[in-house]
Amino acid sequence: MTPSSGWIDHFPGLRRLPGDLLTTLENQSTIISLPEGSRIYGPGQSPEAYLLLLEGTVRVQQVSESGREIVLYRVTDGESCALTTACLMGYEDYLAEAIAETDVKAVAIARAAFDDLIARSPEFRRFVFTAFSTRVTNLFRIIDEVAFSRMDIRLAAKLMELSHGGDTVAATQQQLASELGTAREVISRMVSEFQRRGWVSPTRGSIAITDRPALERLASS
Amino acid sequence: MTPSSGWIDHFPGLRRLPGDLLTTLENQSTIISLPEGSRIYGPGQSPEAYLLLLEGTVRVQQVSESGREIVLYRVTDGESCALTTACLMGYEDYLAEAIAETDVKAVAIARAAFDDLIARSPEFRRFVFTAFSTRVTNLFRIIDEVAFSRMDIRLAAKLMELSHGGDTVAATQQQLASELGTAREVISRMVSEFQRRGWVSPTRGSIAITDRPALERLASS
DNA sequence: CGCGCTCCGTGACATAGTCACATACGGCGG
DNA sequence: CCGCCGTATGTGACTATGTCACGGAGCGCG
Repeated sequence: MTPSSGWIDHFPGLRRLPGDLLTTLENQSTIISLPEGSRIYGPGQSPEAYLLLLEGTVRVQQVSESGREIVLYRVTDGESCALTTACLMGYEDYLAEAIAETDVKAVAIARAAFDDLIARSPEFRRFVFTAFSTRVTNLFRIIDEVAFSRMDIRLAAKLMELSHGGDTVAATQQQLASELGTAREVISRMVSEFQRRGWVSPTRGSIAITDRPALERLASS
Repeated sequence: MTPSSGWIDHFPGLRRLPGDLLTTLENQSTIISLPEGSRIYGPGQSPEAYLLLLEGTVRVQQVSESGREIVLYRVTDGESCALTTACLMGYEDYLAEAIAETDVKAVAIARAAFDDLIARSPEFRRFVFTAFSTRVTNLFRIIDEVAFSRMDIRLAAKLMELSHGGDTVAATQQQLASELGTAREVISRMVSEFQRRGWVSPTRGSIAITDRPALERLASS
């Protein structure tokens, strides 16, 4: 049964699993596809499987009562929904929601199989805990930024992050506001200011970066 | 070897461990005492054991570059340093620091023993993951509050929390500011306003609560 | 071309954070 | 009891951010 076995290679942390566990993993998991925009988990929508992303990205965000949003983290190919899994194992309700940002292909490991793997493999434990650790560290960083950092600095950093090294960011100002947990108007004013300084050149629905070094400098100050 | 075995009773989640694992747990763990004010973990001070609190409380907080602080959560007796452990297992550096708020007595389980217990006991896994889950859910709530909630509401809620049902909160305004990740001046003005409304009666270093229902109402609005 | 839907810009105001400094309280040595 | 000193608190002025209520601009489509 090796036709489906290719996916393990997407996860360096899993390559060192002993052979019998690899077999178990492949037998006990299924590959699923989700269309862009689908809601994978959400409040009252308890996760039933541990997901490992093969393709696409998943955005995990929180929506406040007033309707404002903030992005907590993204899961991309080669990563796992570790925090979701914690809540899965802990049987606690999830306050955040996970949305497929693109079409997504993922490996789903059912709860029982996940538990079994945790029990049997130190490597798998290491894999899961490392993922967990990374996310939590990141959450700490977000709390720090939201509480103490200036919004212009956060916006500059977010533009750098979302540009992936390219020269445009395809996002509306409302989307940028949701990324940072602020209001659209705030983004509007800051983008204007960045434009006045010649750092960006905004168009409807996207922002072209015209002075990356300046933005980098602001982002890291 | 039952003289030290009493501590298990502090942790309902561990009572259902099979007998042989209880023995392992007791043999592989040590009970430690820490004086008030000690720093248990911190940046660059990687945790080396999984801690279960028997007595006292530990405050986990983050300090920003500018020196401002925010409290992330507290660990009290009967709870575990679950997130710390995630970072312990994941070998990631910790950005936050953990401070003993009172004298603390705790059970320390070394990394290897922790891993062994995770492997051998579904009950222990459940215990650990539930603790994770609770903390992470709480972190999500903090992000939501810091990003979207009004400071007066957060202060009222914090006063309720810190009063533990009593009628005074023994904390300086600077300490309250650190709890909420804001500046002392902001607390000063809000306390004045609460006083003007007859809700509290502040004195140097502590705040007496004179209208709990009013504060509760504000906190939950 | 005109309609309708998003997206964006902006003024006026409210809330929160920063900075600089004044004042008040409480312990302690004289 | 007095004066000193360190800590805690109060306050004004200003900046930064969030809220509300608009208006207008871009774009697809009949």
